[in-house]
Amino acid sequence: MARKVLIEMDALLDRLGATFRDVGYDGASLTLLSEAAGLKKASLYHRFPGGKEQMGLEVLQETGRWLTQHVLGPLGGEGTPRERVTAMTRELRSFYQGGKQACLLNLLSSPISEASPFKAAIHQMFEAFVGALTNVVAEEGYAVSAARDRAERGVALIQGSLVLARGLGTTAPFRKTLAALPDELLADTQRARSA
Amino acid sequence: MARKVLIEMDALLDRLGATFRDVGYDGASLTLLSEAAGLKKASLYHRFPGGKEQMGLEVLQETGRWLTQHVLGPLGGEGTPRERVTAMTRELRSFYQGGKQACLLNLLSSPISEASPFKAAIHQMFEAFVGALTNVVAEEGYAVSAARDRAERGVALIQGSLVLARGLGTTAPFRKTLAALPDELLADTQRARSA
DNA sequence: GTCTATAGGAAGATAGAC
DNA sequence: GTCTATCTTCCTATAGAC
Repeated sequence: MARKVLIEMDALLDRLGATFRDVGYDGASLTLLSEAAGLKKASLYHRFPGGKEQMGLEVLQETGRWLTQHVLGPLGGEGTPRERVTAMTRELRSFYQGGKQACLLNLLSSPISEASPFKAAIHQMFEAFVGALTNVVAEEGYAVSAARDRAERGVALIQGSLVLARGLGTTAPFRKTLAALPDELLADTQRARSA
Repeated sequence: MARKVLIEMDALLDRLGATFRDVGYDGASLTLLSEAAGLKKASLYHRFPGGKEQMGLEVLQETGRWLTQHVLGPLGGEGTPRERVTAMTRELRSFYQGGKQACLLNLLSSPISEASPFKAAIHQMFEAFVGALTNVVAEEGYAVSAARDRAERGVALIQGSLVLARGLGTTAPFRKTLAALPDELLADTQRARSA
């Protein structure tokens, strides 16, 4: 039945994605991916004739669907801007396992080569994320250009705190960043209060 | 003469480091490193008997020396806190080529494995950077814990804006972040003004 | 659709001449 | 100290049985 195949593909992409996030794209050998998937190499090639590159692309697409459903959707949904941003931070916290998990968009963009097959997809996802945040911030009354700056800063804080968390060996920076994110994005008194 | 050897080692580490930053640690094959260095593989192994891992470690140490000299030094030097932070942003802008160059500390910490030979060095450098920023912010009158939070946010903004810049394909986020960094770290009215 | 077995090549690393 | 030539291992990818 078609449904069974779809479900298995979801689980498969989850496991492959986890491997990419753990060891990076270059570090993810077919042997590692095969073990994580619970399928032999030849079976992986049956599912992904394009090999490792296709696995990376489909994992990226799956991440895009997750982003749309769990982040972009709620951000454009019901509730006040602050409620929606707070709901988003909960999704991000669980997605990145509280900061233990690296971001695929960071890992896959490391080889920044102009010819990278991932470049377009990564660009699109960052743009969509920044765009959705811009809209929420603008709803709070900020001019669009100021809202866009805040949105970019918010995404940079998320990505950077994940990097810093790995570097310092503690998830605290990521968790603090998520907690502060609603104020970072929406408040104009955040600085005075935290000082 | 000893001096000549030292100079050549500096240039060598620069070229190897540029390769690591361009394509990542895993992506940097001995062939690529050899071409970048202008030395055949066997000659690289003569200089670095520990192979690629030793190259990574020594490049990291060289980066640490650069950090100490160009960032930590000025941050603890003459002038007002704002002047020192601004001087630091100039160094970072040129070091990362305005945002075109990725950060070694991000790329080398991708395989976050507990056993990574780079983990300790990376941790040390992030800690030193955050510590120096904390001191400068504290000098401006903030409590140490608040200063530490701001310092961590500053480092996260730098790292995250580099990631975002690569993802969006424009250096604008990084340049904007550097321009805003003195206020991000030191001002308590930044939010109200930029809104 | 999954497997065993293997091809073909690139990876990291070394031996030994100069 | 640098080179050419080579070794071994691991990689991506495929062939073909079941």
